[in-house]
Amino acid sequence: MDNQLDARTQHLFRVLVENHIADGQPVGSRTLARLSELDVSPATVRNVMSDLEAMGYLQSPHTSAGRIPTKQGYRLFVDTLIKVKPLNLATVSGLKQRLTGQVVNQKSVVETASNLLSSLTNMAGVVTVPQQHHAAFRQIEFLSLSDKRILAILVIDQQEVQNRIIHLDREYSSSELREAANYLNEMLAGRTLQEVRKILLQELDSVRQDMDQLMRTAITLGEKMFSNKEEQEPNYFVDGQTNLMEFEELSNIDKLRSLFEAFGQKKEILHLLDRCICAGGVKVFIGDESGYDVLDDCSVVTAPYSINEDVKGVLAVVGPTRMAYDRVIPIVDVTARLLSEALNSD
Amino acid sequence: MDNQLDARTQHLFRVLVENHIADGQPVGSRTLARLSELDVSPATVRNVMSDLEAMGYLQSPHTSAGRIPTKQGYRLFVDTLIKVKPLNLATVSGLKQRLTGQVVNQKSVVETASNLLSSLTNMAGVVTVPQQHHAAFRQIEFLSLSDKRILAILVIDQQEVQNRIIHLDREYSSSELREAANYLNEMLAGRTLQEVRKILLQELDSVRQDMDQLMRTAITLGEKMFSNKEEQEPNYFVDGQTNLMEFEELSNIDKLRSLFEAFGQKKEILHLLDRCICAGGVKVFIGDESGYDVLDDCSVVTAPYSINEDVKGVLAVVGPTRMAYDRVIPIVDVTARLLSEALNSD
DNA sequence: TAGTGGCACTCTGAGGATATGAGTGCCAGA
DNA sequence: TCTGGCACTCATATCCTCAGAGTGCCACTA
Repeated sequence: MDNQLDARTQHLFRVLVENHIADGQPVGSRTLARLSELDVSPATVRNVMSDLEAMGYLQSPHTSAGRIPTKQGYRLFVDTLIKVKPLNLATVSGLKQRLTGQVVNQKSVVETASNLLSSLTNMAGVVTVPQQHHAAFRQIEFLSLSDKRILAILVIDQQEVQNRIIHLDREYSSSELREAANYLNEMLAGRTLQEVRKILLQELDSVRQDMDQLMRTAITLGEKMFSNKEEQEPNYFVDGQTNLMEFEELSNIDKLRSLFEAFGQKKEILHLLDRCICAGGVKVFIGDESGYDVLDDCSVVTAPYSINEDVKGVLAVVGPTRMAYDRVIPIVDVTARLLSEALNSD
Repeated sequence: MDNQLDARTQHLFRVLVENHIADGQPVGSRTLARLSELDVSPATVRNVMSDLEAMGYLQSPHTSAGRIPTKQGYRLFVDTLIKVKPLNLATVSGLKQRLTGQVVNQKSVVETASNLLSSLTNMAGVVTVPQQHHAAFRQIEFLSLSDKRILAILVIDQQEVQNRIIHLDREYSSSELREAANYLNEMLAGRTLQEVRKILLQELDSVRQDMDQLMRTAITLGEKMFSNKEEQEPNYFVDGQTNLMEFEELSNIDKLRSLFEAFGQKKEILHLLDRCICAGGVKVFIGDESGYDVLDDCSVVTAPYSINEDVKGVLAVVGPTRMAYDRVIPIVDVTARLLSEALNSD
């Protein structure tokens, strides 16, 4: 038999996978013959299953159990056989309402999104905080707090606000601060944060003779505001981690622990998600395809979201490899769209 | 035998508890006789143990196992028998360094503290974010973002900054905003946040005829800034939750799950911790003494910390009832002191 | 030649019997 | 009041057996 599967084999394989996903049990030839509604005998099914096993799509936990899909099998299933179940309208509009309901700031919307993902799927929902390299600088202000300490406030994209306390080596008057802010605001208006950082570094590098004190102050302050800014925030929200405790596949406490720790440390997960930020559409990582051991028995379904046409982040559902892909994929897809909408609209 | 224990009984009980804490096994009469170094026979020890069981301090998991302390037993142990092991100086100075090292803002220090607690104890560390009802209002500023949206910035206690975007029903000029801020800054200087809120509500309630437009604007803006502010932030940091997965006492996945969910939802834990905020010193809650079912097999060791003599929050270690109280208590105690110090110093 | 029924074989998991060892409770004696 | 001794209780581990599910293979058939 060629690597191309004939229709009957495909059908049987699909029914097997669907059934295994539904009840978690290995599927035997008799059961599959019945479920397939194909009017073939168990013996025939056995032959087909045997072929599928030889091709690496199925495996048996032991001799006298039925068969279950391999990771490769799940891959085949997801790529070519799956019949996605679209969400019903009520769910979609419910989602929409909860996402666009009260847009206080980006972070809270993102948090809500991870919440929705986890409660809809009963697995873990992850959403990265919007990347701001390409976000537009909008305004910076300085407030004097006490001698040698000022508060810098940065407004980005009309929506997001960040602040930071800066310690200085001398006192600055409030008019000095105001003028520095004005100078920076003029110089940086409309640039992306990435550009802003580059400009500041360049300027700082060449603090020229002909610069007046004001400009130097401004640039020094600006640079302090932007120095190693990315490390200070959590980079994604997770919700529903505890849902993962319910799956027998993950009942091994050590695996579960390292998984939870991966969520907590963020590094690996973030790295994986960053890789999805480029291309559009839903992506599925099955088992160790993600390249991380902790996710060995897990699958990750991801989709990017965008703000004003620019991809800014990723949302994901993490669950056991045996998950209802046909339900999860549209959920992730739709949530990504709605999240984009929610973040665009203002 | 009276409820007062004689010296030998106390000694035996203490050795038993210490031993059970150390290795988790029920302790039998033979073992205890040997460990106690009392030169008594197992039979004698059996009689003593039998008495202790009758008094409710010990229990046996089953007929032919040794005995383990009951919750009441742990309580007795912690209250009267424990010999606390002071921390060695190196640990203390290490702690101090990590806490006072880089004080960026209160939250990051608090986060570090929970981190330290969990890594020193190998259990879960919890630290509440400082309460700010009594914190002093310092400065408020308004920045116009776009028509009908302004950014309000609130500085508290020279250290903490909060901001919030306010949606308005009409446009405000920047001079209007500046004057409103000036007005509020003057009116509210030095008040605690609690007072500030009260004042604003009162004023809003009686927007008098004789008030000029400016004052009304100011009060309206101020009130919007302060309305339901407490709900927007996480109220404590947890670290090392996953450490709890290692204890066999908590290997029941359902218990573990509800415990983790309690950490996530914050309500119950926060309520418990709030109760500790009043009195000084280390407190220990054993098992269900805390009043929450999820903590049934856990103990919580808490201590309040303060800023400038005012108690502002609580730190806690959560672990299994069978924990090394003699180590944990000083850790919590010292960390609380050092955290207070770290937050005071600036 | 693909599909089928039949049969022997394998493996898991449940249930039951048995032995072992840790520990107790109680009693009589010092 | 303490001790040694002895009978008794349980939890745990091991072994055996058996039933059930499922497979693989073979010979037969349309």
